[in-house]
Amino acid sequence: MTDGVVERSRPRDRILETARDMFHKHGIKGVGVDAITEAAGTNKMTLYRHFESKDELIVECLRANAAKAGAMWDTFEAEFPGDKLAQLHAWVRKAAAMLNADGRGCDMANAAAELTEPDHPARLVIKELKEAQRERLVTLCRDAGIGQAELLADTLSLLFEGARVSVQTVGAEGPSTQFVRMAEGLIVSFRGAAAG
Amino acid sequence: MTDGVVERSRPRDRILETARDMFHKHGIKGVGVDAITEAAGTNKMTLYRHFESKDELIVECLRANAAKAGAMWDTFEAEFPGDKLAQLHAWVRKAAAMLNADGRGCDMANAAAELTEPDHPARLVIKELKEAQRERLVTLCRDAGIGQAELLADTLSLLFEGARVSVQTVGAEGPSTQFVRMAEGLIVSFRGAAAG
DNA sequence: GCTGGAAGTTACAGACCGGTAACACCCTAG
DNA sequence: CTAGGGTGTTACCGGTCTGTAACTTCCAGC
Repeated sequence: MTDGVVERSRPRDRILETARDMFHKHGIKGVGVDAITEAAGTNKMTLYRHFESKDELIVECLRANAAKAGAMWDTFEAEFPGDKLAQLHAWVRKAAAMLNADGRGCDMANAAAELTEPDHPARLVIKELKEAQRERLVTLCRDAGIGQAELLADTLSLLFEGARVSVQTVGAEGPSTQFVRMAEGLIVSFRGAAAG
Repeated sequence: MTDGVVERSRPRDRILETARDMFHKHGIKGVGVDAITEAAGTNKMTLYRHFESKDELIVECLRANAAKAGAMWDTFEAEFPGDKLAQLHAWVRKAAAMLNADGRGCDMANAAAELTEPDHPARLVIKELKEAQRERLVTLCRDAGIGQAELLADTLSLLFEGARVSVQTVGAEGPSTQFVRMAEGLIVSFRGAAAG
């Protein structure tokens, strides 16, 4: 019952939630729609009444993931209202926590690795959502008073992304253990530099 | 004929080379053994005479990739004999070049994203090979006279890994464009720090 | 209680998957 | 020339995949 999620809610929600969970754990091509609907306590016909294809289901799952990630940013603002630097450090801590959460990397990155057709609908939303995330991090860095906000945001972002794949390949005891130290060091270093 | 590689050589070599190319382009689960053998100008029976299963073929492809990557390091030594710092900068340039080579990330990272079974044979060799690569970069940093060699090597490694997935998700015009600047800045910064 | 729509059930289509069996072929070593 | 191993060919197995059709069952709103 590892892939449970059979709470009584509307079938569409159950399918979406179950699919998110199973795609995350087993990969997109590693899960069939039959397995999803069975784990969601429903059946294939119901899935195809709510989603016109597996591809559309994939896209909806990615959007749901992004929505959840977006909510995370709001918790930073709620926790440290107005203090953008504290929010940036909260982001670092949250990122580190995600590294130890499980051995699976970013769902969008994994999806991009699996769905190689250049015009696959999922690729569009992956790019869109990743760019939105970057924009948020850049804004946070800028509002925290950091000079080269874009460069810091991109560096942190690449470090985090790299740490996630590192966890996936060599495990949580590899280079990713140093992520917090790297990130904090970068923030200090960028704060020290003259604002450009 | 994009997946050609039908030069006349021994079938096993053709299969291995073709499989490497197709796994890289289309992902592991996105390519069937029939497609591989057809592109390699042979047939399924011959494949199964040389590889006991698709999984073993995958493992051999990963090992072949690692061997090619290993040869890359030798070119650094050949190009800048004894000058470890120059070799480190050569690594940075080579890494940057790989970012622009194509939109696909690291084959091992992609394989790890696709093959989610925790005891899949490929996962063992991925971990083994990634750890070997890390060891080489650490050694290079150390021999270049850098104090915190492990930390620099891990940081560079995470940055590079992150840049590869960034290319795969948002494209080559995203944060990965700053990779060289980030890496060079880090090297300078670590060289400036007191040796520990 | 009736009705209408959502959800469940069963069966199926058509394609593809990894892997195997049986047999014909070719080409080189002796 | 001949023997034998590597290779090619065809057909097949059992399973899984996405997606659909036809039908039944359930349940909430009236």
